[in-house]
Amino acid sequence: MKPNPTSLEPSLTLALSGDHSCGGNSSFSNVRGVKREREQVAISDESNTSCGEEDHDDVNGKKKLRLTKAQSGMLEEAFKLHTTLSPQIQKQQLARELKLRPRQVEVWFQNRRARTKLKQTEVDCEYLKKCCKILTDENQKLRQQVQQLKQVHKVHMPQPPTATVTVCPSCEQIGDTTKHPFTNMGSKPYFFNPFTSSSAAC
DNA sequence: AAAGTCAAGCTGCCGT
DNA sequence: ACGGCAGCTTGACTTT
Repeated sequence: MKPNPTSLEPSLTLALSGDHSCGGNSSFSNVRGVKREREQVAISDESNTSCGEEDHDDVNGKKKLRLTKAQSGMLEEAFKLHTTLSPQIQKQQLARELKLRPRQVEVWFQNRRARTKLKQTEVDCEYLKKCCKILTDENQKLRQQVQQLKQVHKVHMPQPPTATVTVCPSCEQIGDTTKHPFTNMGSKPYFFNPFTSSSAAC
């Protein structure tokens, strides 16, 4: 785990969400901080709903924020309709309805998208595992079939008097002992490998 | 106590 | 320059 350089500053990491909207913590040093700080001011100007809200159980300077079931439910409903908060109005409106800060709504959507993506990745992974197993089984069956066919071929087809006549399995041409590369395969058994099917071609 | 969950912070990238 | 987002991380809180 890579250490976060900014985590060395307690004023940043221990900054409470409630503190921001109440104008308590203004120690942001980067552009983003300025941006957010502006947002907080705007909200506290707009309404003082954030301060002293029951969601922000600000005990002993430790943050504790858990969205209520109602809030989560409404956010889920909004997420079902749209996974992104395209218009600024939507964010503001949701925030007003849920008595949250717009930043909280924004963060909730970001985290929600991350969760969805993670879940989808897990689903995809499982699907690929199943595909892999099916293909492995099928490959095994095909190999067995090839072996069986070879056996049958050995029994019913007597060996030619001259062992120099060979047929390329790809182009079905009779091998030219001087030019055709297939003749270089010698007496090695021929296997069809779907992943390297070109290997035995002319 | 360890593992899991979740809100929120920071950084970097991209589009406008 | 600014806003939005993804990715990663942190820390409080909950569940096992």
